[in-house]
Amino acid sequence: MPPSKPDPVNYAIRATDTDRAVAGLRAGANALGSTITDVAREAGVSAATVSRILNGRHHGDPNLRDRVHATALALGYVPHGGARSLVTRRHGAIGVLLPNLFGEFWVEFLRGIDDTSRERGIHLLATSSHADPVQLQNAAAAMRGRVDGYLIVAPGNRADDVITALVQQAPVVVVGIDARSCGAPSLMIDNAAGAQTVAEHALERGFRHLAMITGPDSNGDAVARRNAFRAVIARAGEDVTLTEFAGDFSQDSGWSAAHTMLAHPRRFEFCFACNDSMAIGAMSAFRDAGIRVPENLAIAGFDDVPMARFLTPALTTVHVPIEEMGRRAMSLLISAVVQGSPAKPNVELIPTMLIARGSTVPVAKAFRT
Amino acid sequence: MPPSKPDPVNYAIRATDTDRAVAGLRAGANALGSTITDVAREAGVSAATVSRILNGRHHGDPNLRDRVHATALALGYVPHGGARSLVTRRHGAIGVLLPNLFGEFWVEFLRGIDDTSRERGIHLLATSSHADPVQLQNAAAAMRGRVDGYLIVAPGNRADDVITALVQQAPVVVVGIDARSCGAPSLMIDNAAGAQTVAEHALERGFRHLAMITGPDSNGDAVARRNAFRAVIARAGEDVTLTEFAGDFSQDSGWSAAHTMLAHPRRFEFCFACNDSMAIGAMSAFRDAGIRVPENLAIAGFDDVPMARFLTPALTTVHVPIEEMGRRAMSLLISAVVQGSPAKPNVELIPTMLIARGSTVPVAKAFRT
DNA sequence: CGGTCCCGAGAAAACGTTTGCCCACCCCAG
DNA sequence: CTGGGGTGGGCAAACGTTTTCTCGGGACCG
Repeated sequence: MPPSKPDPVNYAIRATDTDRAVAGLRAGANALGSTITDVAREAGVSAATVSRILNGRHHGDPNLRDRVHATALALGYVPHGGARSLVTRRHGAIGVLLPNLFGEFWVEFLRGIDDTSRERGIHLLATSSHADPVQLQNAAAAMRGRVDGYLIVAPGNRADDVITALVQQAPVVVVGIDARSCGAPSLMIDNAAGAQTVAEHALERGFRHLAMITGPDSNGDAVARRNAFRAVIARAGEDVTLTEFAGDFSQDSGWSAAHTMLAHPRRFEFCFACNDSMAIGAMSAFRDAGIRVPENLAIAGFDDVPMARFLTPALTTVHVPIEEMGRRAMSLLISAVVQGSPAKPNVELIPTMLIARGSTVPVAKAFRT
Repeated sequence: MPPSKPDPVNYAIRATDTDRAVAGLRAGANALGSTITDVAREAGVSAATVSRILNGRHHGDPNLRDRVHATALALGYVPHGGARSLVTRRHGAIGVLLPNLFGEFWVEFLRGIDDTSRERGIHLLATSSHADPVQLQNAAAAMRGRVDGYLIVAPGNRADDVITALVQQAPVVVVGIDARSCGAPSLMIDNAAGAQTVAEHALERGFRHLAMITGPDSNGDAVARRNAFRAVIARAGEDVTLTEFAGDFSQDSGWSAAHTMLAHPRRFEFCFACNDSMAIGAMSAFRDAGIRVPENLAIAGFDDVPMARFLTPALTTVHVPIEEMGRRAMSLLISAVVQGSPAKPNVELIPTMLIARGSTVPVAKAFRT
């Protein structure tokens, strides 16, 4: 094993830790776990030396180093995380606070987070279901003293106090709302641009009577999408109408909204659902009601979940690089943790892109595909 | 605050811990975290007493108890998890080892796990992507000394050694394969019964030329479903045929398999995809090729992901109580952890149920909906 | 009234690490 | 040959808990 310099990045679980742990599992030797003292005794050195060697802070006799490494390997020694974090004040873990997790969107996001943290040898302490600030606070509190930083995803709009408090303690990165005022850097989808392109797409293709299924008011993405869509329509001609129906980002709510829409006196030509889940629910309701998409009613979503292209017809939607966003958020947070300083409270805008598919082909051009 | 008895179940984070932590966040007072010694000094007692009171093992002066509780609350004291686990040898966390997470299935499952562990005040240390035993071993090793038990989900078929080794260390619950030989209790979907009902459903409705899109050979569920389906068809009449196409449980693989199927000389009447994701991918491919479902080709899946009922047409599939399975697995594991003894290496079979929807309506009966 | 027992709370040890400090040794130069 | 500087590695303290042991005081019983 070559002499290794201390690695300030992969501080949590170093490659050698894993190697040793694997050997330990294989040997099955020390089910109860051997301690650094055991290794020291066995190798005939002090615990301090073992610690230094195993952490790559040793610059002495290479023979000694090899012997200690070999002994540690043989004994299947793995450092006790608790003891280590007690003295280093580092935990090698990030707390991930997710909202209610439903649908494909969050899986994608999680994958990005998980990949990145695994690369960096950092553990994920995750929990979901934070409808309100109190729950968020509870969850964050429970993680206190166990994590080096917090990744807070799509907190409701009343969570500012919680975030502000959290920032005092440890690095925080927020996804989904602008948390600059809380002192935390934020990652936000460029909802305005995305919703705008959808609106323009609808107008360009000649749709005049538009409907929108909105998301929950407590969700920043939902509000931004709604407002941007509204704004474009407001600037359109007199003959363009927009009617809004309330949803909550779930498939079921899309389904319900579609039914409300069907009972509405106006005959809609285009429906923008503020996320793909609702678009899917709505499409299902329309199908049940004998409405053909896009011939009778065009429909567009937002997010471009993997499922979107597999629908019948394929769903026009706004592509969001979900996994990439997860990666970015996590690496931002890890950098802050490693540097020991809170990240700059910037807002990073994640670009989006309209993907026009079959669900918004205008009547005149409608064709089978 | 009423006198509280020691609670052997919620040992990890007691309700009072959370209360105090929340107060601490709110106060923002001790960003650096106050220790038990601080509380002791402030309240004019010893650290031992504070520990006993906060853990409900105190039976002395109620006034003292109240005073200490108040002090802890005021200081926003939260125990240092590392220090605690150093001495108690408990971590209050479960390691969750997931396979590649794709699609809705795993979100559902995760929700079950997360809910249950949160109820019990236990943290989740999660990681995914364990295609092969080596990765699984690495991940498990990295968690060593940080978790009280392991929840291993759908390990490949070569993971027996890893699991066996892990069982020596801490309680383990396995989902997706029969791990009795490794000494671990298992939860398994009743794949055989499910696939059997699909096959019978197909035959009953008069389909004769059947296709099956199989899952990866490394996945126990996939193999069980395939074999059970084969078995029923083998017992059917001479005029019934079954042709298999390889998939890997992803939507894309379903799409590819469908294309292969289209190039096949035989004209299929019914297609069973071994999970819903592949069914969705295949349906999309058929649509693109101008094949109508179910008029030209019926199709069925397995899992009943939430999306299934929103497809066009709605997908016939085998319902699996995914979230419930997660809950069950986690509470089984937590029981074992709390009792300190490994759970009995039983196999628990999760029942399934065929949900017939529009995608398998026979031609004769085909109607719009 | 005195002795014993019980109970409440404090003192201290232990958990497994890391790291500052210091000593001893080696090597080189004067 | 000897002194000084540099360096390798051991000693011990510290991290924040829990828990055992011990001690002291009060109450009850004789």
